[in-house]
Amino acid sequence: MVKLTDVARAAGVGYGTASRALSGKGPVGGDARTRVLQAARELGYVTDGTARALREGRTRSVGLIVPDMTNEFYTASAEVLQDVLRTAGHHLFVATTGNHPGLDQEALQAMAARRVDGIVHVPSGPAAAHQSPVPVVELNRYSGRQVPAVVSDDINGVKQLTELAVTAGYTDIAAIVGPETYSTSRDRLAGFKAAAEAAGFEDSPTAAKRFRIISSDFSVAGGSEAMTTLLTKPPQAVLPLSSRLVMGVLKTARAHGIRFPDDMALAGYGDPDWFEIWGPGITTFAPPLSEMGAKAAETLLDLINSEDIDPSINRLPGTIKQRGTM
Amino acid sequence: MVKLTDVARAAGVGYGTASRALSGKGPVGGDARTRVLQAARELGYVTDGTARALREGRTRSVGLIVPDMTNEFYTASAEVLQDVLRTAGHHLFVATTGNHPGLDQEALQAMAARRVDGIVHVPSGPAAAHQSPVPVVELNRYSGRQVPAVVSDDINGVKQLTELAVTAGYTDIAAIVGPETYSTSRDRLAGFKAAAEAAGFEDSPTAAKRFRIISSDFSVAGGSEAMTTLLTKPPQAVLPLSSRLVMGVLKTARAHGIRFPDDMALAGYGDPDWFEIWGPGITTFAPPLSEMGAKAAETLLDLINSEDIDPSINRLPGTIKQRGTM
DNA sequence: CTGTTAGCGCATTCAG
DNA sequence: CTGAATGCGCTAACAG
Repeated sequence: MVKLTDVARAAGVGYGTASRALSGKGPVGGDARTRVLQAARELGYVTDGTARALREGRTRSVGLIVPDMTNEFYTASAEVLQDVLRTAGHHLFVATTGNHPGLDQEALQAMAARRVDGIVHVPSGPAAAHQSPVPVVELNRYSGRQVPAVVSDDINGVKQLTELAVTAGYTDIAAIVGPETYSTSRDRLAGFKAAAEAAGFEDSPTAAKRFRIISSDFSVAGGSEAMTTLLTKPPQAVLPLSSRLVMGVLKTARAHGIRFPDDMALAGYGDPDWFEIWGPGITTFAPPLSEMGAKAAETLLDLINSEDIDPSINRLPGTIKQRGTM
Repeated sequence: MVKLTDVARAAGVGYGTASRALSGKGPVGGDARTRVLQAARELGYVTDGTARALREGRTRSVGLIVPDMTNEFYTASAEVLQDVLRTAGHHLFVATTGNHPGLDQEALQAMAARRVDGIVHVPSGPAAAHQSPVPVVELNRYSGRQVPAVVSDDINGVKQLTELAVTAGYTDIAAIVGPETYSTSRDRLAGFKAAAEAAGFEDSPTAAKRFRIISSDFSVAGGSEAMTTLLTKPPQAVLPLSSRLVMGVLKTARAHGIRFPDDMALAGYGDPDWFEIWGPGITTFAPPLSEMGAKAAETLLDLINSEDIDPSINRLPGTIKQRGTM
């Protein structure tokens, strides 16, 4: 692979001159500069990033750790995050954990070993032993570490979603949430309870205005099971609070011949593109995934360039999309 | 950041000894080894990958270049690809091009600059100027470069899909395909025509058994427009040959109150999870995305470890999923 | 303005 | 079996 000395020799200049010409830093004679640039182009010279990184003490690359690359919930953020970072000259290492907490630390280590300048992390579990020698910004979920986090304002979002059900006059509402180990589950649950209780609903089967909460995992199968459980005494409205839970609920409903909104009202969470064309359209709370990705990227860049960390949680507002199911 | 000399000093051994102990290569006394390992753990030592890469001439990282991280069509492959590579000790650089051909070369360059050991590339356009000094495997699409490619056997897949329509007795069939610049478009079109013509269909509005082909881009909007065009003289069966085209077709159909399969039969391509629960279930050809990802990873690893390239196209068979729309 | 030089941290020779 | 020394390719500081 052609290196700097080759370019310098071809251009008939010294080693350092070639370096300065290529990087644009430091004084170089206009004549020498053009000769170097031309030689570099002709030889197909590409700076050796490993050597440069070693010398400069930074790699211009950042890590992204997500539970699952096939989940639109993460990739929608990742896409714009990647875009913002690339514009700033950084490239992206990606690792997935499959929500298996052990892999978080492993990925963090691997990224640190590659000396990324920073990491955007969707933690797959409680803070625990997550440690990183490089700056970290949490995305989507916050683990409790003293690092900045960029998340969706699920508390308000789900609150508004629940108010939709209340306003529509339903008096028997059920929510399906994920494991409490995730901040997302806790936030969504908090939003739901806040709205329900504010409207005079109680967590009791005998109350006139009542709500139920079913805990599940964030999977399609979990949603299916939860819905099956609910169907022993069908609520008037169901709120599966993740897009995969929605999918599970729809599967079970389909098997039982239940129609939305005729037999039951439904409001979901997230906004994969098919929500719009499923049946009458699925009413949902759409978190601001793109904005979250951009904000996470900007926060990380700030962190990399300034060192002063503001370990606060940045909650970005999403949007209610009212469609046919509620 | 703690380095090797620190560990060596803490362990009371020499520099080289520490290196050998950590890497496991070369002779080290059992006693010295344990002292080094313990010191490393206590100090939180993490090998500096940039220095190691410079010295060893490889980074143990590979690049993945895809058009779009939010498209399940790519991420489903990427997920398992990432898994296979990680098991082999490699990590993944990801860049997206947005199907903007200029970015392909830019991404290729950036990856080369970072000295990745190899690249998995979903080319976003014709071969053209794509050049890379490191081994490349193409995924999903092949550009014509002399590199190995791992793709879905769309020719046969779409052929079978078309035969489904023929067998069902439809005599007016329309296919919606993407731009001819993509090998995927050409393959799917070839499969469609092969099956249609073999069954005696003609590309003529007056033939008893007739087919139509509408060219579009691979977007939701493109599918919508194509469907609108078709509706001036509705076919008995429509085959939008990408999941985004399916989405577009469904949107237009919905606006026109068309029901599948009652008013028109539909068979699609790809298998995002919502295909199963949309209406009566969408009949489709599902490419083997996971297998493709795994195969691409293995092919690249072979390439990295052996140098002898076999620039052939590996077509992996997919599966027909017959559901309700046809 | 230009050429020369010293490390960045590591793996790996070569002496001991 | 161990410690010291070399150089991977580059940038930055220095001397000319």
